[in-house]
Amino acid sequence: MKTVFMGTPEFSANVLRDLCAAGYTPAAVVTTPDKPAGRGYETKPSAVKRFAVSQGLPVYQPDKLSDTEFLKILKNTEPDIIIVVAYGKLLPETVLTLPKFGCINAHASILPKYRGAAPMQRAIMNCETETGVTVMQMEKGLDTGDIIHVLKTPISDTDTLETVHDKLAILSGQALIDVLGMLEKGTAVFTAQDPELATYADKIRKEDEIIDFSEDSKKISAKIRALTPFPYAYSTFCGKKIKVTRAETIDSLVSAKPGTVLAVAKDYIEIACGNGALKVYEVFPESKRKMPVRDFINGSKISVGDLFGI
RNA sequence: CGCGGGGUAGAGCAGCUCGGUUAGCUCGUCGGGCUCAUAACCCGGAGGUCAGGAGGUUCAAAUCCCCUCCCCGCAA
Repeated sequence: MKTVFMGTPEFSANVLRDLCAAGYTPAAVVTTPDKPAGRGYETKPSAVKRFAVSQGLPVYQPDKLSDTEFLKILKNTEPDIIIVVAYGKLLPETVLTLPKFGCINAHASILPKYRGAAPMQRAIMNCETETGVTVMQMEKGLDTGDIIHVLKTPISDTDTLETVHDKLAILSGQALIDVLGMLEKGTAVFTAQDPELATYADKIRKEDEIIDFSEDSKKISAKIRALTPFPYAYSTFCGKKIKVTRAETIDSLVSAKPGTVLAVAKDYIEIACGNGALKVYEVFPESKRKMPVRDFINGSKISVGDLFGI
């Protein structure tokens, strides 16, 4: 089976690595162009590009997939199938229909739920207890193709975006390897998605990152975990942003105004929420480094009664 | 030349605006005490060329001016 791999971030790179290890080394790798990013606008190659280059695989970075030069190259590569994992752009019809088996995509949710840009974050944020990866046959719509294979995994209340991301990257590799085997043997079964059950996972916006202490502590915890280790959920303290990078919930009856500091202990501070409280262990103050709350306490003279969120 | 914050003992910070006694605070660490005991409390100690520049200004610079290096946030 001759394959072409398309992907961009770390997630894709992990999957690509697993595919290569399983003997499905692609004939070509396609990723988005290097863009200026980060402080000082330095251009950095994508994680997929870095891996592909390290393996000596040919890499293509077309601005547009409909570019005729690129299409010619793609056609000459003669892939049997194109594997797409978090590439970052929609594929035009010409590409979708080019390979014999078309294009397949591994999506980080149990479709038809959480179609779209941020399935892992949204699933954690919504306190889902289960997630997974779906491999589907791609078609024009966004994440609407027929389902070929699904692998599931539970989400615990200590999982973060980081842990779920890593788990699903592994599952994606497995699922794709399974599917490639099925296609080779002709045993693959295609099941249409039920559009009635579809939900969308919008990308994370600025306001999604703000902690609202009037919410239930469990929701706040879920938000924090959904955005760890990037970009992190934040609140404000003394007029400055402060990200909360590690916390857990406490079930207790709290009557204090949400955001109030209820306790300052040695290694944590307790903050009142709309329902219950949040025990914060690690923070990331604006312009500073990520630090244990203990350090923050030492330097900030925070005390019981102070307010977060203002 | 995208915008902004910052580099002061092992850690987190204050001091800098309006230069001037032994550079302070919280914690850690070491020693001692109290205690049945302790991560609690009390007493005491060590530890800083204040990022770097045989720079500038000055009687005097962590504090003002100039240059370099490094770290971080935002935005992408």
